[in-house]
Amino acid sequence: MRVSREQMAENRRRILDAASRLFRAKGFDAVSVAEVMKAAGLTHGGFYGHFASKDDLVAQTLGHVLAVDPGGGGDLRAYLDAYLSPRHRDNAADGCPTAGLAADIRHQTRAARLAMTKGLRSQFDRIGEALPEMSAADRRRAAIGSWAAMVGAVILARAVDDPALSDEILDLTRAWIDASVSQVSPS
Amino acid sequence: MRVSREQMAENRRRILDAASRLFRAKGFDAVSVAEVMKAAGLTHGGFYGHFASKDDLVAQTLGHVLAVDPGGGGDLRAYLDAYLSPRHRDNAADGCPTAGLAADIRHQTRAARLAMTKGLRSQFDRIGEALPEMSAADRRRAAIGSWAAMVGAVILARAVDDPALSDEILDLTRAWIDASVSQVSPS
DNA sequence: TGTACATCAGTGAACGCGCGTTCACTGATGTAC
DNA sequence: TGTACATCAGTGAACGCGCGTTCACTGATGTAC
Repeated sequence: MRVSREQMAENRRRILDAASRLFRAKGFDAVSVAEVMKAAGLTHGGFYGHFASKDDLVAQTLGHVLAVDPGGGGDLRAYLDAYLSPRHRDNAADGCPTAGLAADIRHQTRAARLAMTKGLRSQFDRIGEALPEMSAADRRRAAIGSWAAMVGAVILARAVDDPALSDEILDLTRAWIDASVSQVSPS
Repeated sequence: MRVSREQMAENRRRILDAASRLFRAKGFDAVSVAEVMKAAGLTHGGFYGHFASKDDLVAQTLGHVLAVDPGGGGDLRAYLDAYLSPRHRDNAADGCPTAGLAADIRHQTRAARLAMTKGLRSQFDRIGEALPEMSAADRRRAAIGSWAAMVGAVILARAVDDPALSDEILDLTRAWIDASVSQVSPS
């Protein structure tokens, strides 16, 4: 049953949204094409009318999800608090795609790595702009260092089996970044 | 053909060593049981004489590889240099199991997560001991923050497609940790 | 605007393949005498 | 110490299953007149 061009465009968007959530929750390998299509309200056979392959879906999903501004609007302290929170740790499906998928990217296609590279560049710039007054060199160093620590902390907090240790990783990493950033130019 | 008890113990060690390298290089899902056994010089049928399942192999491999002290011997500066180096980034098979596997752990069994939890606790203690003079609270905060940044930086450096950006992530994260650690008590 | 027909997005059965796992068998090891 | 036999680590063919992908078909959409 053919659908209208508008419906087809919306279906495509729904496939990407479903894939984005499922990939973040379970990882690229653990999610099947049929599972994505079912979550989008379609059957698996129609998949290849939208994408050339599962690898193509992975790359396009990354481009789709990394294009969205994560919000925070320049308030670094609030962004840190939300990012390094139990809520973010426990909701990978709705969470940061970098924390959920970056480690998997090195086993994916070049197109997927290119999408991640572009997303990371933007993120470094965004964090740099949200930083307090400091030199351009200090700003870039703090942006990259903070982002590495934030992504690493969420990954470690999700890997750990002990809730107390997991909370501690989030809390102390936040305090450490806080101290490191504000010492250059105290708020 | 039955083998001696010593030979069987060595075979088991070789399976764990092969699995450890292959998992770090390619991830848990992308490595098959047959591939591990072949790399250990055996055939796949013998696998279940050593392990109950592939999940069991994953958990035991983590226990095996995380029990090894990564070296560095208390010299944090040298450890940082080696850890955040292109050589480490480009050799995941021989590299840090946390950087290579931590993000995958959350999709594995409880036994695997327990092994990673234990490994992380040791690592936090080791880094804490290598830190310069500071209070116990500052020491723990710096150990956890530094480790999150180190693991995050290697993961991001491996995900990125542009060698210049990848090098920059390693270099600036190292400089950032360096500044953050030595400011509390300059060397 | 209304009609007739070509187009093509989506359906669901089917395919080939690689995976984890099982099992009958082999032959060297370990042991009882 | 030497011999006869039971044990069992490793072999390789075979299994069932889920995956990515293909394809003949359907029927609503879009278009030509």
